[in-house]
Amino acid sequence: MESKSSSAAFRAFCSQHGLAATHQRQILFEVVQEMEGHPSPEEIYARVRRRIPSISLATVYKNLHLFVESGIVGEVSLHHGSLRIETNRTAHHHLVCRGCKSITDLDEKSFRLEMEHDHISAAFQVERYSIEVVGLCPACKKE
Amino acid sequence: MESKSSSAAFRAFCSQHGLAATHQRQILFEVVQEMEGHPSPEEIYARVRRRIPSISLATVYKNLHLFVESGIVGEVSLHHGSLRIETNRTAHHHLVCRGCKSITDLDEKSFRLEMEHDHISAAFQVERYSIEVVGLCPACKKE
DNA sequence: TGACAGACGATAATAGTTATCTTCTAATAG
DNA sequence: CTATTAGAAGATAACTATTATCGTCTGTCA
Ligand SMILES: [Mn+2]
Ligand SMILES: [Mn+2]
Ligand SMILES: [Zn+2]
Ligand SMILES: [Zn+2]
Repeated sequence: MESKSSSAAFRAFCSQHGLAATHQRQILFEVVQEMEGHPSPEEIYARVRRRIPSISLATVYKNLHLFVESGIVGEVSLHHGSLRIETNRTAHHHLVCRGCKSITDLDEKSFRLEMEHDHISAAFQVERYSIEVVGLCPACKKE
Repeated sequence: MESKSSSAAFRAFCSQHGLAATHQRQILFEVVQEMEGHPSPEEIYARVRRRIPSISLATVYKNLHLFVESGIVGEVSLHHGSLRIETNRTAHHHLVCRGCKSITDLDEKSFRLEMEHDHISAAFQVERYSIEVVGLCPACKKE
């Protein structure tokens, strides 16, 4: 029944997004949901291969993108593909478009942040914090 | 005199960090400081090449890393090399070590954030925000 | 004015990701 | 229960980003 409800959730997900309910897709769906932390595509691929040794890495990437688009999984900060240098050395934050990945500076004074340091291990040496406001820019909104 | 003071700043920077004051390093130093926004290494390389056509991309990368380490430039969110999937769908934030790049979840309730939406163009459709607390984990602190 | 550590350039190697193309299969109309 | 077909999977080539290697060169300092 665990597998039954999980399978039902998967089928619901697929029909909502107009996707075929394939075996590979289902295993990936299950594996991603049972993994903890912030795995890379390679790590997910390694796990899925234990259940479908013949699966292709490309299939994993393609479906992860679909899952991210559908919101069933997220992305730990937006992946820009390459290193981005910050030349503005004043304290500030960012507005990031998840469509075109454009980055806009936001003045620090637009935010008032209170942090309860108690929740962060005293052994961790905090140097700074940054806030990313994520969404869609005007151009990407009308895709 | 502009070049003189900038050159003095560069020399001070190099001696503080035990680096040789080379021509390539100086041009890169200047170019990075006059660029705006959040350029990629390739974009910086293109700019530096206008002044030193023979410079190598590897030199640009090596020096950008040195500049980031020294804090003279920053990084727009930490670069993890690959996409990282977020499997935790509850609202939360992250503690990130700039040494080993480990990512730890932080409960949303550890923060109280007030945003002045007025400062964000109404045309930008905000979907979520995430806070990254950056620093050094215990293991990396004693490098 | 050397000696030499460290910097540079060229380029090979590796990692991450995407594109292409062929084969296969889930969905579904008959 | 077939036959049809759009979309999915697999194999793999291609590409982009980044790092490593290594021979040569040069800034630094005695
Ligand atoms: Mn910025
Ligand atoms: Mn997380
Ligand atoms: Zn956009
Ligand atoms: Zn660390």
